[in-house]
Amino acid sequence: MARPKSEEKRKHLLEAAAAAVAERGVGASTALIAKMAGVAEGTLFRYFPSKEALLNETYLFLCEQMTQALSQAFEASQPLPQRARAIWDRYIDWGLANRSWHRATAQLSVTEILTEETRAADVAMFPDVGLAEALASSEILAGNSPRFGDALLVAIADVTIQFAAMEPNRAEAYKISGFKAFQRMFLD
Amino acid sequence: MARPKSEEKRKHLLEAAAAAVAERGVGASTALIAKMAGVAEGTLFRYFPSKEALLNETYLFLCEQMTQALSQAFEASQPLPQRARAIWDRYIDWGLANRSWHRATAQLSVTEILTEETRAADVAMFPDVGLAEALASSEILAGNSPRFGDALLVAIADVTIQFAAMEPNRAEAYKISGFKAFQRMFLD
Amino acid sequence: MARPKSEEKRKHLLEAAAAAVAERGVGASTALIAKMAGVAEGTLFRYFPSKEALLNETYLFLCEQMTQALSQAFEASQPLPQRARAIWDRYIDWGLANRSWHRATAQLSVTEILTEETRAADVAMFPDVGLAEALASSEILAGNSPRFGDALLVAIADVTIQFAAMEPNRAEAYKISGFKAFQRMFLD
Amino acid sequence: MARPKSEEKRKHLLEAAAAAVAERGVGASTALIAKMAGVAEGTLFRYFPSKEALLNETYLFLCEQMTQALSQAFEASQPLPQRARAIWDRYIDWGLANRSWHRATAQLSVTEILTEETRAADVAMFPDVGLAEALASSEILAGNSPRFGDALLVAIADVTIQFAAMEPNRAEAYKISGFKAFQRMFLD
DNA sequence: AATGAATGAGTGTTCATTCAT
DNA sequence: AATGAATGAACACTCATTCAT
Repeated sequence: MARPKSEEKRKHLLEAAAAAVAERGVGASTALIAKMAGVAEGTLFRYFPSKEALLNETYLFLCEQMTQALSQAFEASQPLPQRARAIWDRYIDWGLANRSWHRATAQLSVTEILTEETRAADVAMFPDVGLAEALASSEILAGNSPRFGDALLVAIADVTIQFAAMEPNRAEAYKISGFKAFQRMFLD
Repeated sequence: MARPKSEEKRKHLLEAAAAAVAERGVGASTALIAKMAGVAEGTLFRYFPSKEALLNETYLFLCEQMTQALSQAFEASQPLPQRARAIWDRYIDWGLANRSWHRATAQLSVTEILTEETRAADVAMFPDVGLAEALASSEILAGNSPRFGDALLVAIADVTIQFAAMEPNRAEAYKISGFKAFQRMFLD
Repeated sequence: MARPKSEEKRKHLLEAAAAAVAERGVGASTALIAKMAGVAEGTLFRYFPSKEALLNETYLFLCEQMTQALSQAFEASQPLPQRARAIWDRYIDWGLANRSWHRATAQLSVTEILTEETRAADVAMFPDVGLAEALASSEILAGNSPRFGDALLVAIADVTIQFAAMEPNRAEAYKISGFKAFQRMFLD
Repeated sequence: MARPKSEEKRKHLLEAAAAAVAERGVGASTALIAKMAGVAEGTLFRYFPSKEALLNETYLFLCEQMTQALSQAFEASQPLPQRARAIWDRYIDWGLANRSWHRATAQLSVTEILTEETRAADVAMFPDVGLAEALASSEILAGNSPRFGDALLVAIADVTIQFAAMEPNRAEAYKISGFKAFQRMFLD
């Protein structure tokens, strides 16, 4: 496809969509998103063929952002527990620092809007943080889909973020407790 | 009275709302819900003052259904691990047997539609299964909100249901793995 | 037509309709009117075939009420100016004492709801207060429809009521001023 | 700008609203108004935020139209009676030439749709025709709200328009009679 | 006779999308 | 390429009226 003019506008639209979804759910109007992005209503449709497409791309954009945050934590040389801890911390910190993006991701992932393609791309994007092997050998994952471990991990992390955000002055405690839960589940 | 307001119609509406939300999200139209319930559009509003009220009541209805399923598992005389296992099994089984209700519950709880009242009623409704004490004394919950434990448990269970539903012939394996995860987290 | 059971309910409905129209305009719902009358929604339609019919009858009911108030002022033996004054006073007083009925009459008379029949019945109902002759001979009415004089009189009176109601402590002054206006127009 | 919002469409909408209100009352639907204006239903709401706003602006539009007609009659140099007569004639003529606009104005002013702001703007718009002083000194207005005189004048004029419209071939006679009534009331 | 539950057309309003500018 | 005016199908909700009880 012919590249649209401004990559910057595209990003503004994705960020605006994320913010709008976080605040108003997937029912947020394209007019609102365009306004938040600082472009005209019609412009949105020059960058994305439909609202559905915009939301799918927004979801991938958010995954990408988070993935980038995680990949900075990856240091293959470190022993497993430290590596796991570093990744855990990054994930929680990212969720807390980007509350509305985290919320938008949650909103989008429960809706019917996300296509199979999008969900597949999401999975593919997740970086190999070198935990897979260790997790796979864990008792509770034996024989199950390797994605089961990821899903459990993410589920625990999301709950942790939620509670840490609700009680900001106990955020660190929740972060530690959540990690402990994760550790007991998989790493003992 | 001319004709009593039909308790049956009310239930049809709640079930229709749950089904509609499960497959179309909270954006599902009242017209669709009414049609699925087999009543006229206007009738919906004689039973519920607004869509928002309907969805709140639907959520409570779903909680109630699930709660009932759980409460049958409750046998105070049994030792903790068995009791926990029985409850876990009931919860997973209910989610698998009522996929769309389970999905509807998830959809409703991430949106801003649920009022504080509804959320409070949900919490109040949950039966005392005699686990609270055991969980509270768990290392990972020390000092945290008691709801943190519940949230973690539900998160693990929901992931388990999701994977069991995706691979039905391995459902039992996921159920067991999920419980093991739960056990390791809290009960060791 | 077979007489409906309760004349009292009929009157309650007419009064409720008048009050509802005064407060909410002709858009007031039949459900509201029924509730204000203390009867069931369906009952309204056993007394009046349609909302339109109810409002037409309400209008006539209000005219009747007012007419009755006026006719008590009629004493043929008195000289013209006193007679005119007495009628004027009654009319203004009725309007002030029955603000909402007066308002309802005004609302109904500007709408499209009133049929020709209703308007004709209204005219026919107006009592012969012995002013017609005197008015007809007035310079400004010569050759015009006799209803022109009535209409002017009512118009002035309605304005007077409106202002007297707005400034209750000057009500008497407005009443006197309005009458003076009437007098100068017709009776000098 | 992509395309300027059409001033013409705006005017069509105001005129359509006036016509619709004249024949169906304030209950006239926005769908009807849009259709009469030759625009899509949704377009109405791009020009006016709500039906209420549309009707308020329609009222002001009608006042403006009438005011413009009146202001052409204003010739400060002429003596009072001629000036008064000229204005009277203009008002009656405008009402007769624009029956439905005149009716719409009447409909709108009895409902609760008009805001205080709109009513204030209406008053402010009325041109100073140099009559105020003369009216204020009239015996019947002494001490009363200055708006009382206006209201009486308008009331008489409206009745005159009504009868002139009912008997078109006697229109001139009603116009003269009405003015005489006005004159006797205030100017003798 | 009286009730009020049920209805479905209609209401004011929103919104994803198109297209003239 | 970008704009925002224009659209009409939906939407949540109301209501006059009917009819089973």
